[in-house]
Amino acid sequence: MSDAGYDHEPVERRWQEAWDDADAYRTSDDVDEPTYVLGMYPYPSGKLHMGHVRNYTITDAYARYRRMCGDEVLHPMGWDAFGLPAENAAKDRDTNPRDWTFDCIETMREQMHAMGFGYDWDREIATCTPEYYQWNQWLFSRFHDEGLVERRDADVNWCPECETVLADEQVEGEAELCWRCETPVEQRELEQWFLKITEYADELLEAIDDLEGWPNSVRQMQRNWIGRQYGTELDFEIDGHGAVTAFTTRVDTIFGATFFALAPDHPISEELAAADDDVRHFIEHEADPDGDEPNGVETDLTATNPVTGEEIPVYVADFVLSDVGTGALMAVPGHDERDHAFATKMDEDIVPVIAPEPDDWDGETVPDAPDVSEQAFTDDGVLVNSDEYSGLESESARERLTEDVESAAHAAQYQLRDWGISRQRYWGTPIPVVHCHDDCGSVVVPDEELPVELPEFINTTGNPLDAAEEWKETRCPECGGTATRETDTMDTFVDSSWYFLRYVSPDLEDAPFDAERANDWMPVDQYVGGIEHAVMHLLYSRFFTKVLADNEGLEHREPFTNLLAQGMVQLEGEKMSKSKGNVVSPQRIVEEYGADTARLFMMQAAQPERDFDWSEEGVRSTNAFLSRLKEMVESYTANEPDGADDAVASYVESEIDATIAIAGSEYDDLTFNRALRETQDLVGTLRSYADYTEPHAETYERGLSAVVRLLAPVAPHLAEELYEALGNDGFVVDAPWPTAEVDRDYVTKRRRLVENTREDVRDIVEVAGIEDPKAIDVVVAPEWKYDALELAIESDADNLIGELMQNSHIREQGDAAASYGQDLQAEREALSMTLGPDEEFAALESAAWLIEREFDAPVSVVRAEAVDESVLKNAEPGRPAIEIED
RNA sequence: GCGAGGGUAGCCAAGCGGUCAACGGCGGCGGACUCAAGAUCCGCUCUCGUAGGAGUUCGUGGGUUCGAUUCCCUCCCCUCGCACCA
Repeated sequence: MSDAGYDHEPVERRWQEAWDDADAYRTSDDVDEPTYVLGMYPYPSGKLHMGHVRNYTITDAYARYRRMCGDEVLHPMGWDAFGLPAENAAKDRDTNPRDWTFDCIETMREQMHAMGFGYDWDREIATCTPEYYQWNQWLFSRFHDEGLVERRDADVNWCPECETVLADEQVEGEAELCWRCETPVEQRELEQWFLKITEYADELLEAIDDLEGWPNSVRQMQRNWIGRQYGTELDFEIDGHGAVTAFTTRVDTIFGATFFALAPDHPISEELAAADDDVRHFIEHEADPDGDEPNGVETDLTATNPVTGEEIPVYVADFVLSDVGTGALMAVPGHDERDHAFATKMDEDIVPVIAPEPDDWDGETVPDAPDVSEQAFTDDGVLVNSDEYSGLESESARERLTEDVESAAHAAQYQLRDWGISRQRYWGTPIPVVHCHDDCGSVVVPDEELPVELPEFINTTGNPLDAAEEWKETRCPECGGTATRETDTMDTFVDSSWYFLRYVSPDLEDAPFDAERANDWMPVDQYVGGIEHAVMHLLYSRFFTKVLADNEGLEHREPFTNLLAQGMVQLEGEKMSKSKGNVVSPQRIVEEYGADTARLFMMQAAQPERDFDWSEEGVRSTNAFLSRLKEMVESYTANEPDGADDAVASYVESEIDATIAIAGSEYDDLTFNRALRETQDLVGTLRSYADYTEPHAETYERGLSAVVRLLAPVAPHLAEELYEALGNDGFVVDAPWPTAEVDRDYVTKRRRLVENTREDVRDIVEVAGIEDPKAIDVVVAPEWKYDALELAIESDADNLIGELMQNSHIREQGDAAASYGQDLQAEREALSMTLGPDEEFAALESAAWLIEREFDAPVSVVRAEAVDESVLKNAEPGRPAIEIED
């Protein structure tokens, strides 16, 4: 046989056309509760890469599997079509983002088609069309109605290269680089539009616990990102400036607060800077919030500790961040490492007020204070030097103090910030707002004037919308006077926060989605995509879903029931990337080996969530596997065999059942690699069968038919071809998933028996140096041993042998019974039930051909009654005696 | 530093209380087929062993258990995420 491979091109083309002609992947609007399988829609960058291929092969295989199981399936595809690269590409190529984007979409759609992905293209969406983005605008308006939109000055991350604002999530690493172009990010203050995701922080956090179909890593990343912390807010009086609120998680340490610190951009700091040169100098020249060193400057002010009444110095310090807590903190150098470092530097007092709880603590005695001069003690413990609170544990002291101090209240802090959606770019959804030249301020464009369409692209350095003078000029919807359009567009994560709802009713003209159908069809049952979206996209989508549930009649509060974060496709352990030049082009693979090979190779290479290495060798062997399978089916149909329904056939029959049972449950778990391994093993069994003897046609065909259907989700084109060759009408896409009644426990035991027996024979032949076995007897243990085993497992008697001997049919065995009883006693705790004697006999009988074939000697499987005593002593349940004649 | 996930035979990689010396793949070795090579098929691949045996293994050191690769603790190392977070 050669490895030249089959001619995949006509096969794949033929079935792609057939599916198109039959509209095979259309999901009708009137189906009830389809299984919704979704891959994260791609940014149309030009060509599919291996990551896409893997992502969409996973969803496609799962969608096809569920469909064959009888589900209605919704499996749509669309385009995350807005975004900066299109703008850059348009400039480079002297075209415009729209044309460039649609070119890319066309190319990628064709590539997806060539991969054989079964999408309902009638539901295709592209976010850059007014038909789509008008609903971004409409939703913006609804969010606005609900008070979830805010315009405010904000310090923003500004990428000078992209000339745009970046979300915190789009700024990468310590060096703060732009996620797209890796330019160092700068800070700017701009008026920005925000969506108030923080209003949903608690629910977004708490509901994570119930997302059981999500990977823990993603759940944890979201928890960290939201970063809720409980503590206490309380006021420190600063003369001349009134009460200043500080947030602390350790109010129990308040007796140790020896100074107070303000962020450089805290309002009081800014006030001080106006009058105090030192402070101004510090803020303008020395403060370095990114540095490791805590820097600060002492002010003339003092703050009053609300508990002790003590006056403590006030600093302006750069390690205090205005967006953490309240931007003001009480510093407790004895119990906080950073405060400790700063106090040491500034020579402030360091007072211990918490002692480690002594091991034998009675709960009352006030322990000795620890030495904190060199190092802060940061754990909870027992309060010391704290007046009437001394002797309390940290936990209860926090409660008491929060209650006792007048200005104190429990408070929660979040790391999550409101979502700044403004982008100073062209290729995005225009924020539907006009700025009135009179007194109406910023006015949201009324629904009936939506969409606010993008004007023609203008090639300019800044924001092309700023340059679109005619477009900018408009009228105020409120007073009718002159007004200017908002020139910011929306972050593209707005588009992707609800696109999964649009697929439900992609052409709906009066709402973003059909609420009734969405309530039937949502949530997405299986969502698949890259781990890079663990926080942003997945958190924003959850946020949108909750807002829509609260205000637009959506009956689901979470968009994605099960989430799979697929692993990377690597080359020699490294992520494939254009910049490294280590990419394998899917196009080339499809041309050379075909889509089925590419898909099958990827799905069998590893579990979907794991990274794996691309291997040309692996691709070739996958291709060879498909070729051989094709030949097998063809030679079967060309010349139907005429073998008997004998023991060998029954072995094959039970292997078919086993494979079906295992592969099915592996498909359920999306562990395609295991399902496919089983399937390939069955192909091996079928081939051995046909090599060994003239197969029983019905059995052999059942096996081939099972293999074809088990492969159909992953290698759909060839599966169609072979399904047809086997004489079936209709598509394999619509074929019923094969079924078999076996339990995996039984299969495991049977396979283990057969495998162990074969290995034992090999061992004996090898160790005994038998050159050429003449005959092999495999002797099943006598029935009484199975009974004894069962008794031994059930019994809890101390004297097992005594118990066994109470059974006359065992006692009758005399020494043999005593001896086996001793064996059982020795392994008492580890015993487990094997197959019964008849099942073992049948299993061995049907597998005997494998041994015959291997050793080229006749094998007889015999029952215990047929042999004599001396042979039987080696036979046990699960382990037949073996006699080899040489 | 905090959090999550990992460390298994030459390599990749399953298993997650007992048929585990540990699935599977790659690489290597031997055999069949072939004039030969390739492909394919059948074995072997921790050590010792002339009838299925024995011994030492699953990052380190402890512990729980009749029994641990599997459970608990200590430490070391890797990967990812977050981090001057009050």
